Amino acid sequence: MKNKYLKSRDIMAQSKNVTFADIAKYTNFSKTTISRYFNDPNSLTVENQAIISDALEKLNYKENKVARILASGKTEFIGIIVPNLFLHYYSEILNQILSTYETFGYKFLVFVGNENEETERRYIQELLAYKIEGMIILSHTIPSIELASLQIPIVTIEREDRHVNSVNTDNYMGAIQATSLLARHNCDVLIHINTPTSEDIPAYDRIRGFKDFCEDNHLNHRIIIHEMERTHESASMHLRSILSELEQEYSGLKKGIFISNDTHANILLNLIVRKYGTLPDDFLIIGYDGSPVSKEAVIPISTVGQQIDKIAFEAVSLLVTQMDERKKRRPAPLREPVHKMITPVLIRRETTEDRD
Amino acid sequence: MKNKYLKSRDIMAQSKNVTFADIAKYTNFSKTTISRYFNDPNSLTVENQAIISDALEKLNYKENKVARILASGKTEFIGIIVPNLFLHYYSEILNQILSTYETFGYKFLVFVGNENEETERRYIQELLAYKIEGMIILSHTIPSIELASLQIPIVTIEREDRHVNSVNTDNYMGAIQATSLLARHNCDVLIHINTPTSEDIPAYDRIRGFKDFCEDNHLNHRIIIHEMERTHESASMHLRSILSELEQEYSGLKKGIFISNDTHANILLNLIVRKYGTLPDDFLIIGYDGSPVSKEAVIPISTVGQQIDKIAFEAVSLLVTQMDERKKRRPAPLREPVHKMITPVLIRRETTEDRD
DNA sequence: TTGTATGCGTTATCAT
DNA sequence: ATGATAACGCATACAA
Repeated sequence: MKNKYLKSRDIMAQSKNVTFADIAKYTNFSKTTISRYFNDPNSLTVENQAIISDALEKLNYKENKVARILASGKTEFIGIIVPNLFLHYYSEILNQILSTYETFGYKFLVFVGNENEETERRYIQELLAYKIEGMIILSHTIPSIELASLQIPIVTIEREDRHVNSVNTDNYMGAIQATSLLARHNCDVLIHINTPTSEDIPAYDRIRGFKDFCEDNHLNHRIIIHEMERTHESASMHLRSILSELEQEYSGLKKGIFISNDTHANILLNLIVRKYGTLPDDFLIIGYDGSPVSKEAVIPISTVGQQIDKIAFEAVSLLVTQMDERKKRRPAPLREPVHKMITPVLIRRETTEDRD
Repeated sequence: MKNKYLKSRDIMAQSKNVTFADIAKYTNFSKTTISRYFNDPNSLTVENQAIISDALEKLNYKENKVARILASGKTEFIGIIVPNLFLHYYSEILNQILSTYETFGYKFLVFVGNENEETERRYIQELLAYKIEGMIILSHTIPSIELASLQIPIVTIEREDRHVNSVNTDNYMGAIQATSLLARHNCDVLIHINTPTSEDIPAYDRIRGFKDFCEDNHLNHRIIIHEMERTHESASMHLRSILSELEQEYSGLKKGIFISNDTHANILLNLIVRKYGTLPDDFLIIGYDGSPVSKEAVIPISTVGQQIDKIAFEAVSLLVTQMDERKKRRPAPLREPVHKMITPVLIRRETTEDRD
């Protein structure tokens, strides 16, 4: 007996959806043939394709990918966990990742982590429950060894990545580019300002690169590692004291400052401009990231530009490779994690031009 | 005969998933009881709950929400189409929307529109294929009448919204706040700078509010509508010429400038500071949005702060209400679109303080 | 409180 | 080239 039970869903507003069964009945084909129309149209005669095509129009068929997922096991979902979106770097990465839909067709389920391990674990479980095929992790909260244990393709971006695949900017090269630019301007002292950074995250190479370059070239240099917290106010406060210390210590000397991100570079620049009405000749500043603030600053700031579009594309691309591999009958999983490097691009603006 | 067919999926890497059937066999309950454990645990005895709970552990069960969706018809998916993520306003809105997961439990499928109608229609079809329960649209591309025809709960944010529900900032009030602040400082002339804006989008009320306030209070004023394009360079160029015109036209007069967004306010400010080394007393500037650039500018910029967290929360909340309504046996769909207003907050900073 | 039967809408397998 | 039928893993109406 058909429709012995009446499900509450059937009497809901959206009425009943048109399914393959309806199309089949209407066209006198089987459901299988309708399915073939979508997945292997060439196996049908052209006439029959036309018949089905018409029926779809007539009945106003809407595809249901949920059913397809259940039957095929392929969700075409990628999960993303991003630490936040107020830093331009992350929102732009997300932007570029989402844009790869046009290339790869994967859909993205996005979560914003909140620095809390348990919360992010819940997010991951939720993502797994939706049968995502792979994950891109930008959040730093969960150690890569734990991520690796999830047994699902994973790519991380600019975070600790010992046990998982990753795509990172070549931070070392970026630091070299920045430092050598300052050196070419014959600064009397090179200064690197950064926040406390764990040695196992890629950004630590910015410190390493600066140090190596200065030492290799016997340049007078100084590394200032200082906590800044996350607010503009506290960063501003800390940079103010760093600035006054620099002015005392290196009075009259030409100071080349490589500071670890554009936001902080902008704050430092503003402190100086507020004090002198301009950027004095004995200050050269270069930031890192190539974010809009560097261009929009009162004096456009030189910076090491991350190629975010490439980073994002490589990340998705690397993930897709693994996900494809997994769909083969005899998958050959990667034995060693792959770590891709994207070279940054030096962007020269006014803060490193000689103004005398 | 069991397992008459062997599906290729079963021999894939992930081996076979543990299902309710396995749990049922292991515990000697029926699949229904296992299902109840998840959906209505109190209908089981505490002992049996424990038995099942143990079995889940032992067998390492992972829930499959795709199957649940197919059976229940509820995806808990909300689709989002955002125009871009390089404007801080949009990335912050997205951030806040995603954060409502903790409150409402809905997951988000996110697409970045690219101003192309056909593309965005494809995105919408894809979202519908995944059986999203509702949509939040920030993109301006598709007219609200077309959105309304989709027969799915929709909320838009700060865009043309005649035929759909929406949440917007009270732009009119924001303009009043900004203009009256300038007025209180006894400016000789009030100037509003904006870009060409369609009358049917909420932001047009910024112009209307400025105009009404000035006329009602018989204030000398001027509205400058000028194309700026999307790049920093072109906006900078256009604002430079606007600035020089203002300096000629209103030389010696105290100028109160209300400019339509913080990014442009910052550019204008920088042009002035580059010229004079500071912001002269006869310039007062107030922006709109309350984005980070207003705080991080060389001289912190007064602005009309959008309460993005509230906007996002109200949008999701309004959407959830509709989605819930739809799940009732006798849904009472809204007859008229609902338009919620969020009042902005005036943020006073240095650019509107008297400096003489 | 628990179980049985049926359905959700597609894809995969085998057969013709 | 097409069809019949069994999955996919879970939820729900109804019975007990």
